[in-house]
Amino acid sequence: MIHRIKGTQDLLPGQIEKWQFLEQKARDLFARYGYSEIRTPIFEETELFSRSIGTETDIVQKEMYTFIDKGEKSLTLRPEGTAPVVRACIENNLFAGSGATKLFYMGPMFRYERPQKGRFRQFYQIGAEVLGSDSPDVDAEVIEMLVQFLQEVEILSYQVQINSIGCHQCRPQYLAALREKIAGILPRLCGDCNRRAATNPLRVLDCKVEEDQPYINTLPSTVDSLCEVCRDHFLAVRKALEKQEIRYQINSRLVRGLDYYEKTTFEITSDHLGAQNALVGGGRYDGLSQCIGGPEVCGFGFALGQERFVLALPEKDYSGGRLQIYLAPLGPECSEYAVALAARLRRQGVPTFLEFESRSLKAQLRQADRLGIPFALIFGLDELQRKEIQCRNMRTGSQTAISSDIESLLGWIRTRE
RNA sequence: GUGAGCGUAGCUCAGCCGGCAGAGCACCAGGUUGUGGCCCUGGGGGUCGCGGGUUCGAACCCCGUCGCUCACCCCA
Repeated sequence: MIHRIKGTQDLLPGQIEKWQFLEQKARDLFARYGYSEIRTPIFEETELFSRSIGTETDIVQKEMYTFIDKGEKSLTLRPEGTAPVVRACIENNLFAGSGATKLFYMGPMFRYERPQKGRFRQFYQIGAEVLGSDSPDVDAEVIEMLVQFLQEVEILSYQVQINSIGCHQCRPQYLAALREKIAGILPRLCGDCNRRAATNPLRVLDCKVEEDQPYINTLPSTVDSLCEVCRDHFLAVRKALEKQEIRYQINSRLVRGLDYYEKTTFEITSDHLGAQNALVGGGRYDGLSQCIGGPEVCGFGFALGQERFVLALPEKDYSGGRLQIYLAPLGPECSEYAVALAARLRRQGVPTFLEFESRSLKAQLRQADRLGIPFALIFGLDELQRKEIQCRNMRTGSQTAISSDIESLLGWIRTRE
């Protein structure tokens, strides 16, 4: 037996409806905020990701699905969506028009990680990018849109966390100061912190070990170390959010795992997700375009994890497009008529179920009941001779004989919808 | 990469101290010649993850292995 690949999943009837629901709601939302869809390839040149995400990040170091194709090119299954979108914009010159370019995408991403709750090797993201504006209003509008989205899909328990990690001007200074301070308290910190101090000092701020906290609290925070431009930008974003009455927390420990972020970063988290508590993550990436060889173009974007939204969605019936009619022919002599009747009903737009195997009436009505189909049309040779159909309302159990011409049947169905 | 838990029917799981592989749900048939839901009776279904070891005898004990899940790490 050949099994599915670790960290992938088959989305089956019964659960797929939640995915479709999210995608439909997202499309509605994006349309209202002026976003157009973009679809980029599922693989790219490896260099696109190593240059944009950062060669020292976990994603590039150990999580990419990279392979050599028959042309001896190094290709990578996309681990995230922003770099490909920016690449496509540069390549197709989408910055040419006036104003900001607003794009959204949805589809699978790939990272080689150990799967756990809310984390997969193939996972689905819905994301959007706003390119060509450095206005703090962009940052605030995107966050406001996401809060609106959460309301529309009825995820009511979440926290918005924002931070500013500075820009290419002020971040190097901050990092140097941070490194120096960490070095001073290093012997007091846990093993993880000692490791992080070398690889990613920002991560030390994120330590959860109780005994470390008094020392970590003495470290300088990102928001207190911003240059004037970054500080003004951050204040403007906060002010815009407050005007929209969006509740947020400043989390100076919020550090994103991709190198291209500058200034604003944000996350929306939920506590119903297991250890992976981020529903959405995003931020500003003003240097990304240049970093992959494009013009100087500012950007702000986010990605949300569809699997995580599905976990956080309230339990209710997401199924749409229900079957309406169950055809119950009595005996194989009637099956040819049943096939023709099913075709006629379907052509009239009536969702109709017809079992392929010949079964007893009892079994057929039981099947109609299990499938939740509201009406059954029952006919044997007697009915066909009289040009009638027994029309049964499965909910009430009432049943009447109706002339078998299509108009009469449609009339009976429609008066009962 | 590290750690823990779990693999028995389509699904959820029980199976004691090693002694004939089970239940509920689902499915099929009958009870009712052509009428669902409730009820009753019956039926089909199993490589007990896989391989080895111990034993008269292993789903059960031991070793190995594969898979899944959760957590660390990191992230959406």
